[in-house]
Parts: sequence; structure tokens; C-alpha cells
Amino acid sequence: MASSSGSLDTSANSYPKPPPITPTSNFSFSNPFMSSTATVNRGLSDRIADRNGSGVPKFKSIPPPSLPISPPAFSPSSYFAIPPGLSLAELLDSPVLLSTSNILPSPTTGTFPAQGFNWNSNSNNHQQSIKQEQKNYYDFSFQTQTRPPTSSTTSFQSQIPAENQSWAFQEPATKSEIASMQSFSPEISTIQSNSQTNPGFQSDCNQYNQSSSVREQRRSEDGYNWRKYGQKQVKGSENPRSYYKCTFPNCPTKKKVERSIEGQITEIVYKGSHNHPKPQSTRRSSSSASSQVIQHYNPEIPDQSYASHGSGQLDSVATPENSSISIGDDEIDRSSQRSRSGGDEIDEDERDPKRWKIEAESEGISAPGNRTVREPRVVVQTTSDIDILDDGYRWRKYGQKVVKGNPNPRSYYKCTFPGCPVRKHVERASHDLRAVITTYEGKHNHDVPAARGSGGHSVNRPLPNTTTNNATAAIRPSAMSHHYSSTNPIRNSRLQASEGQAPFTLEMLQSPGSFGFSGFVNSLGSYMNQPQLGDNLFSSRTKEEPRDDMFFESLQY
DNA sequence: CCCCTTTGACCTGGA
DNA sequence: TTCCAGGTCAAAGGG
Repeated sequence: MASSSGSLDTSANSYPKPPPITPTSNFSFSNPFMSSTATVNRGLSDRIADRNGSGVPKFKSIPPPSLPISPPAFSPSSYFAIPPGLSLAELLDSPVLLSTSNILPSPTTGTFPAQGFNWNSNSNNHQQSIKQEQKNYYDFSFQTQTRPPTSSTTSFQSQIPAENQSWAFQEPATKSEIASMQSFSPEISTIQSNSQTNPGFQSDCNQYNQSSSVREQRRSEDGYNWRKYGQKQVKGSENPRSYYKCTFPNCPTKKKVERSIEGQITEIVYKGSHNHPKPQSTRRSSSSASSQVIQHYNPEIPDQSYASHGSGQLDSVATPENSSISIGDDEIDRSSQRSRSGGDEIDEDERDPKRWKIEAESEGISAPGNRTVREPRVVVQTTSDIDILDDGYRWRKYGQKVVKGNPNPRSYYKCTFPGCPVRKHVERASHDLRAVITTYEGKHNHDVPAARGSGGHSVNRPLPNTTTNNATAAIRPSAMSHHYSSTNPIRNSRLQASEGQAPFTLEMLQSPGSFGFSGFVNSLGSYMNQPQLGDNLFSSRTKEEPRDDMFFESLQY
């Protein structure tokens, strides 16, 4: 840890290991992101508030690429809140992440659906891939719902992070299914790592069995094995950033994970693509760090940057094809960070990790989509405005806009719960469509709504809390950082609690700059690129806690 | 004994 | 050219 930031005194100890899931925390589990845990320390929230300066939530505060997970890229709250029924898949599907129309590769894995996805493929292909992926997601999601969480932690199961669920989903009999699921994963994977707590999920999936339990443990939610090679306090962020390398021989993939003091993953950024299939252990290990549910999305990087979001739970299989490519985790991180830092557009810029982005580009990592597919696609939104997004909360879309620096539209959502001030916006990274940046603002002042139809899977959802960390969310791959901005300090505490659960933020997208944010956003449906409205418009409002409706109107939505 | 995490120092690159 | 921040290395320690 660089002493530099010394701010986190405790950081090292605390965050590295996700807090064990405690029964009490179930809730929290469910909402990895923020919610639950009461135990959470308020400190974060306060800190966050401090950062933000006054605690004013800023959507962008966390640059997506933020993934911002930092506080979570996804709003912790939302993710945590994920209703039991929601699966990661759903999350992914969530308007934010996936619009029905658009399927993006999972941010984390960057992989597309089962069929090998050729990142390089042209846009058309890309779209197809996306579609497939979407299917996968759907399937995935469905499964999740139907299947009971297998996680070892029975008590938690319901709450089990999406990842777990995801995994559970993966149980699908056919490999193809699995693959598809995995493909998702990058993001998910990241997420999973967080949620990893459940060992059991992957068991079926292993292509490569790593016999040693040890290794399994190493496995992160994304299903890959990672070795931590560094940790550092990043300027402007309270959250320490951990650096991981894929342990597979010669695999260049790296990821950066930011965790809140509490241990929640706020942002995950992937860099590079795996040049090997995802090892599948019999069980998913909870990896060391992540055991919790967090799910941020991180998009990783350039390539992939995805930010995982909350529950993601899908792992991706990382086949090379799918493999996650990594995505620009950095972005995610950055995004998150950025988001934290600040705000608005800046976040985006900030997030991008300089290097990662650069590297990614230079490396030519094929980000799924990212570079190749840059043009924002118009997506016909099929989903209803009010829908349960990944996080399990219900959201009403109240606006959409194209923000500076990213051709992809950013959808704006507001929690439909009466009196709940939480808002979030989702967008795909410009560079990497796979990466989605989700920024949460405010904490949920209510529990996660019962899942629709689902039986109860609880996906890991970020806690609904309000905390918003703008930053994090990123999981931006570039993650995606989520940006959470929370307005309520008090609630923030929850976020913290769910360390394990990192919020997934869709933010995956991380660096705004580098990756585009937009990604999943498209899915939402918005989908039409609207002419950019003044950026200012948005930002200013966010800072002020804009009135959604008004904002929305202004957007011409 | 092995593996992983921690952590301070060093390196790299952008401003 | 210098400063600063991020990223990486690698020794030390723990499980």
C-alpha cells in the first residue's frame, strides 16, 4: 500500500478479506452492495460524503471507468437491494446493463455468448454476439430464479450474491449453456469473485479441474485464478486498489479491484484477455478477497473493461473466446474512482487508468466490442420503464442523454419506491460497449422489493443502500466504476457492510474516457442516441439532486 | 513447505 | 526536467 494515501489506515487489513457473511448479514448478502449490513461502518459513508464534499451525490463522481464501484459503482444500494428473485442475469439484463435489445458481452469477461465471440468481429457480428449473449443472459436469469441457490452458506443462499446464483445457473446441463453463461461473465466473474462465498456453484462447470482446493480458493468470482501482486491506495479514493494477475501461465490478464474499507468491492477493472479457458473448479471458490457478493461490474478495460455490478454473478467462462477478455478493469476502477472524485464528466476522464487504457489499446486487446464497436447503437427498448434492474429495486426511467465524451446514451433511472431518493444512471463505455457504468446516487430507504416472480433467489445485490459511491461503480471495466454517490451518510453504512458484496455496478465501464460508458445502457433501451444535451445539464442537476421528472423532460425523453 | 497476501520500494509515464 | 500518481516488484510473514 502506498503509504501515500495513508488515509486508509486500516485498509489493508480490513478490506482484503471480505467480511464473512454472517447470518445477520443476510440481508446484506443479498445486497452485496451496500445494503445490508448494518455493521457497515458509517465511516465510509461519511468519508464518502467528505470526499464528495458535502456528500452530495454525484453521479459521475465515480468515473466509470469507472467503475466506481467504489462506492460502488453500482449503487450499492441498488445492488444490494436486489430482490431475492433477481438473478445476475436479470441484472445484466436490466435495462441498464442489458437491454433486451442489446446484449453486451459481459463486462467482466467480456465474453459473449457461448459461441466464441470474436471481438474483432465487425459490428454486425458484434451485435449478433450480443444477441446471443442476451439470450444467454436471459436463460441465465431464468435459471437462476428457478434454481435455489446452492451456496454452501445455506442461510445466505437467498441472499447469496448473484454470483452464486449465477453459478447455480450455470449448472445447466449442457456445456453450451454453461459456456454461454460464462461468456457473460467477465463482469460477472468479477462479481462473482466478490460473491464467491459459495463454493459450490461451479462444480459442474469445471472444464479444467483444478484439483487443489487451494486453487479453488484462489478463484475469484469470475472463475479465474488470480494472484494478488500489489495493493495501493489510490489518490482521491479511500478505497485501496488491489492488483491481480491471472495465475494461468502466460496469461496476461490482470485486474484491479477496489474495495471499500468495509471490504466491498467497489470497482473492478480487467485488463487484457485471458488466453485460456476459464478453469473450472469444482467449486467456486470464494476467493480470498472477494467472497462477498459484491458485485460490481467492472468493465474492464479496454478490452473489457467491465465493471461488474452487482450481482453479477455470472461467471464467465472464460474461454478464450469468451474469455473475458478482460476488460479494462482499470477503467472500472478508475471509473469508480473518478466517480468518486468527482464528478461529472470528470469522472469519466479520471477513471481511465492511464496505463490500462493505454495499454489495452496498444495491446489491441480485443475488447469485446469495445473498440470495434464504437458507434452507439440505437436500441429499441423493450423493457418497461419500470423494471427491476439488476439490483433488485424497481426503477423508473426518467431520462436519457448523451453525455460528453461518450456517444452512448446514459439512461437515467429513479427508484420507484415512494419517497426513495435513489437514482442511478447507466451507460456503456464508449470504448467498450461491454462495459457498463452504473452510478448510484443516494441510498434506498427501504428494503429491496420482493422479486417478481422469482423464487427467491436472491441475487447478490448490492445493498440498496443509498450510499452512493459514485466512484465505484465502475466496475468499469474500465471499469466500471460504480459511482455511487450516496446522499445519506447513515445509509451508507450499509454499503460498507456489504463488503463482500461489492456492489456491482454496472459501471463497468470504466473509464469513461477510455471505455465508453455507454454500454449496457443501451440495453435499457433508450436507445436512441439523443443529441447531446448539454452535459452541464446533467451534471448540474445531479449535484443538486435534480428533479427527475424535470430532468427527464429536459431530456426530451 | 507451499502458496498467498501484505507492503514498502522502485519503476514508468503523464502533466 | 521535475513532480506526482499509478503500477509492479519482491521480500517478509502468515495460514
